[in-house]
Amino acid sequence: MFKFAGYLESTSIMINITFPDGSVREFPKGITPLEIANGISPRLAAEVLAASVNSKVVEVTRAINEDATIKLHKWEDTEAKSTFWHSSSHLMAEALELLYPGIKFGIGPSIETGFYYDVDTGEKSITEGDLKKIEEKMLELAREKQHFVRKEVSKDEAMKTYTQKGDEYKCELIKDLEDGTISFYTNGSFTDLCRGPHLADTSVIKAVKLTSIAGAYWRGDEKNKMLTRIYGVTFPQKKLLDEYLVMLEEAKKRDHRKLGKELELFAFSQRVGQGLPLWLPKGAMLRERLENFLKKVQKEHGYLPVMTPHIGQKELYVTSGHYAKYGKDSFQPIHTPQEGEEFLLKPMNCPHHCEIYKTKPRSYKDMPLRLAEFGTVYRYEQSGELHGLTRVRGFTQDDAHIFCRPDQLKEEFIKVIDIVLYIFRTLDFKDYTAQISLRDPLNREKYIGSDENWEKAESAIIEAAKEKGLKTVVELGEAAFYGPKLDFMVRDAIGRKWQLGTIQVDYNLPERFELEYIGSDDKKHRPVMIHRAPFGSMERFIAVLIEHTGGKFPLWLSPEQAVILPVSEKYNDYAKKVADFLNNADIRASIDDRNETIGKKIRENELKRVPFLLIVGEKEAENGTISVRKQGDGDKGAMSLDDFRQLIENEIKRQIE
RNA sequence: GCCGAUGUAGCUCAGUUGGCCAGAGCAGCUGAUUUGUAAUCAGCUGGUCGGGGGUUCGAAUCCCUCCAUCGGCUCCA
Repeated sequence: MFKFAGYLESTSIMINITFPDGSVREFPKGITPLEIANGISPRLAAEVLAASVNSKVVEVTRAINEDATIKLHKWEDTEAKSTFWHSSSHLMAEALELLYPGIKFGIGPSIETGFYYDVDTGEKSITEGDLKKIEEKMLELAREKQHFVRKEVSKDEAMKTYTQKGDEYKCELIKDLEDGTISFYTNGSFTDLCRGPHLADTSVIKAVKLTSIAGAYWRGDEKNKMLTRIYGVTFPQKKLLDEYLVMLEEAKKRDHRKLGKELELFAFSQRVGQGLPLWLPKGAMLRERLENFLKKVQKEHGYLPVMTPHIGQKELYVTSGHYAKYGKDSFQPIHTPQEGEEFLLKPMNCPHHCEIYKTKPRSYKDMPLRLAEFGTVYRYEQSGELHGLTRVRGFTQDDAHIFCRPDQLKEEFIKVIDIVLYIFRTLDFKDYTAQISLRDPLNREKYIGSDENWEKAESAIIEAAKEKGLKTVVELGEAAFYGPKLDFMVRDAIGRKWQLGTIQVDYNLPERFELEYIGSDDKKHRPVMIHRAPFGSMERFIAVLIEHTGGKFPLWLSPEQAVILPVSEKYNDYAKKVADFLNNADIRASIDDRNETIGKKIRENELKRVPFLLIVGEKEAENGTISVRKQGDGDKGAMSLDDFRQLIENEIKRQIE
């Protein structure tokens, strides 16, 4: 039961608090979430880190002065974590100010995992070697049980404080704030401009790890000064930190750059150039299978294959508008012996496909026209942005352009969504986000095309996504410069988000290329164009697939489906017979006939993630069988060749519907 | 491109108060062994210590510069 006798005596005004289960209780006005928690159980009170009052996250010590709904947040809730980490950034700031007097502060928010603070250290610099010292200071301060004290201040007062302190970054932030909404929070000796909320005090912060240090432009603008960003993460128990660090280590083992090398899928060469992947035989086979898989799906969906060259005249991209937008930041034009000729490495396939559209007059009956090409493109990405296979300078898009009538747009768009979802389902990608990328409403000059067309395109995407029941997030300012997009984002091993599939509506290129079709009214009309790439690019898709599977690809994709291991050289002949049988049955199998012990051959082929190891020795040769060992699953016993072929076929059938 | 860190054999890594011809394991090669479900043994080969420049009697080690990689930032048609 609740015991609030003290409050009942001191005030006669009561308020109604509604709990998440719908129950309503009366409390004295001015009660805090912490007191409410304590009334339920002291143990709960000890674990509550933040509270949502009327859906707004506040500190547990904030008085509630009116009827409200309440939800108490423990560590498991994201609201608690963000409060915890945000408070930790203040704690780090305090430590920094003590260790580096005169340091200036930018912003210090919580992020998905942990927090950071951007600081200007002036003449001095902070390096990775200093992080340990800062961590220790933070823990020392945390143990002081510093309370986070909120103070509302006027804009003038806030400005005065930071002008005196000489912190121009905070002054700049205050300039953009509205008077009456400004608050300071103080913990220990450190006071920060902050909206809150925070923990009640610092004592719950038991484990600290400053994870990295990096440069970051002030306010995210390349033209501004670069501040030092210190990333960290904190936990209420040491054990949680240890678990987190172990998880990070595990994730690093799945890094596609590491596995790509170990499994001999792809490589890079300084001499070839950075960001230009070299596909090794096993990687090429894997990629070829994926391409064939999609080609089959596309054929079923009425796509027509086309092929276009790797370069195009500069004029082509001037027409498309890409040259004006990206020309200077691209690979520069190729000049030929003939004067005045300029060619660009193609940075996208659409202009070429537009020219294919134009090769003959089109009728409304021909629509939609779906032109597909695995088109290799080259983009001069800035050197610091290159990253394994996920961000490269030469890559192959599983590209297609759908030219359709305006009345077909939504239906076509939905059909593309179906293809993307089919691929994700087949490859077991469950954790993806569908992101609708629209224009930045404040910055419309970044985009080309009429408002009318943009609105049509944006609503077509929103409606199509809704009709497919996709759970979407809308991002303003993420659209391409010629049109809005629906992007499918998937995470890599350590949680970084990458765009894979993309579907884009474009009214622009049809205009620039003056594409037309003759309608049923015998008049000329302009088609709409859909750009789409369900994988995104072969490179990035395979990178994410590697991390997703940890290199254990589904059987149908595995470069090597089975390796035959003769127990000794005496059984090489039988192994050869087995290999012939399997290869005739379209099963990718090879023989490991090295002069090594069977144990070693098993170990190495397991590490290569071969799905099936087939051990053959005296028994098998006599009975015409194989001993099957499934990757990660140990010995499955002897089996006839035919049964094994059936097993593989069934497994593949199960994987590709 | 910007900030910071890193770069030693095919791979993973030792080697810093600057000092004998730069080491190990794995891989590779040669030989022995003919193996029954996650590493058989022995020998050998292999490195302009990322490239270039400098300081020094002497540089993997110190300094400068370029390149690449990694973590971020910015960017991503």
